[in-house]
Order: sequence, then structure tokens, then C-alpha cells
Amino acid sequence: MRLSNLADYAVVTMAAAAQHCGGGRVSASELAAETGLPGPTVQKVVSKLTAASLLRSVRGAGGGLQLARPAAAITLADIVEAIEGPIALTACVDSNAHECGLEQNCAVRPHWPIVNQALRGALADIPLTRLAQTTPHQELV
Amino acid sequence: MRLSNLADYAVVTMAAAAQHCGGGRVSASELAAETGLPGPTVQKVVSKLTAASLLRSVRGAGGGLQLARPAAAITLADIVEAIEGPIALTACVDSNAHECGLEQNCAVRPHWPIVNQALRGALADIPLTRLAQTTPHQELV
DNA sequence: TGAAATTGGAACGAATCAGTCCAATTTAAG
DNA sequence: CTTAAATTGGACTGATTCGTTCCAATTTCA
Repeated sequence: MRLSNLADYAVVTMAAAAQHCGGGRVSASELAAETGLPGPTVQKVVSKLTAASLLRSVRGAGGGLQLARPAAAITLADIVEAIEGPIALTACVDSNAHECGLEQNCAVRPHWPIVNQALRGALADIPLTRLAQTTPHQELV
Repeated sequence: MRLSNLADYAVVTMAAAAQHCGGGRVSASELAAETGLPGPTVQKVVSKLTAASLLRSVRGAGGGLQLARPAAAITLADIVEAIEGPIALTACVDSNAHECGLEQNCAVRPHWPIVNQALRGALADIPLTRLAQTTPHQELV
């Protein structure tokens, strides 16, 4: 019921990368310095984000990372699924993972897709643009 | 992002216990036989459910378990929180768990309570009565 | 052509979770 | 009143997954 730390870090990293959208490429170590996360951890996060086609990487000297899509077209659900795979609260919801053994007798099973969709909808409603902008709450502190 | 197996088993166990609401007490081994779950696992689940005041236990010969409240007053959120503790997707949402270290710089943090409430609301909308009734989907199969 | 900078993947350690077992308590019967 | 059986409650062990770190392959600029 808790998000993995990697997924949490991925959201923070993507929010930091979105602020460099117009400025071209950003290195992973620079993102680590801005977010305050450990360097190697950011490396692992950007690897998965690149594999999920959320970031575009350019190797070599002067290379770096940049968003593969506009920030408005990336949602929280995309980032979470990039790290943790498909959103599925239980095993029986996860498409073809029949490892429960008592699915036909399970009275609860028909209700899980409803809860699952409610969760995914809540995540898909928040685009990256809302996370990238610095909230007014911080300037007051 | 996935529910723990114990929480999943707890929901199934509570649904089975709700069907014995009028019939008095039910033993844990009997619930295991009805649900098809391993006996020791059900024992561990009912222990936590009893500690959370969702089940009432009567020890001794002829004893057993029964719902502490009416089935309509128990929701999915109650059962999940009984096993996994408070529902919190990230550490910074969990009341007083300041282990992140970059909370004041985190632009994402103000948005997590919104997602968290959406998830909890989806779980709290499903009472145990809807899970206990045998769904028509099963008779058709 | 050489060297520096960066990403990508692989390996190690730790923590939480799932599962199992045994002991303490209590009621019913003899 | 004593004995015995049945049940819950808590503690232990093993395993899977997650988090972290390090090293090698690739590419561009000077």
C-alpha cells in the first residue's frame, strides 16, 4: 500500500527535469545535486525512465537527459508504472497472473478492478506540469 | 503499489466471516477450510484483525470469532489499515515520519495528500456487505 | 587521434514480508 | 472439583524483493 522509494524518487527527478525543459540537456549528476538525492540512485531511476520512453538520453561529453514528451503529456501514473510496472493492487487484477488458486471461489475478486481504476484515475489526473511548478507554499517558508 | 498478500487474505477472511454473522462464532480453522487459505496464515490474519477491533474472539472449547461491528460499518479501508497500518503512499504523507530529508525542497510533496485521499476514499466506499454477498458472476460460471 | 564525460547494466547487502510452529488460556465434560 | 480438549496469541525461521553501490561500454569534444 506504500509506493516504493524508487518510484517516489522518480517523481522528484522528473519534476526537476521538467524545469530544464527549454534549457536543453541535463546530466544525471546535476539532477542529483538539485534534488538532493544520492547520485547512484538517480542513475538507476533515469535508467528505468529512459527505458520507459519518458526521458530521452544523449550519451557522450556534453550529453544529458531531456523529456521525451511535453510535460503536460506525462502523468503521475506514467511515472509510477515506469518504475513499478502496471498498477495492480492484487495479483488477480494483474492481467494474467493466476497464482491465487482460489479465484473462482473468491467473492472479493470482482470488486478489485473498481478500486484499481479509482486509484489509477487519481494518479492520471495529475500531470507533470503541476508537479514541476514551484508551489507558493515554499516561498513562504 | 501492490497490496500485501496478508491484507488480501484479510479481506477474503472477513468476507467469509461476514457470512456467518447470524450463526454465532466461527473457528479460524473453519474459515481456512471455507476460503481455501492455509490454516496458519488465517491464524496470523485473524490475530491482527482482532487486535484492530474488527473481530471479537472467544477462547476455549466451542469458542471462535465473530464480527465486532455490523458488516455495513466495516469498509475495505478498515481492513487494509488493520493489516498494513495507515494508508500512506509516501513517507512524507505518513503524519510524522520525516525521514525523507528533502521535504522543504520537494515540489511534489504538496500534491501527495490529494492522491492519498483519493485512494482512501475509493477503499472506504466499499463496505463489507458488498464483498460478503456471493456475486452473480460466479453462478453463471 | 586522444581523452574526458556520460549512460547503461550488473552485483552486493539490507529490510520487510510470508509462512510455520509452539506455548498460554479457557471452556466443557466427567 | 479435576481433567482434558480446543482455541487464540505471540515468537521464530526462511525467502523474496527492494535499495544501494560500483564497474564497464559508448560517445562526443578538443
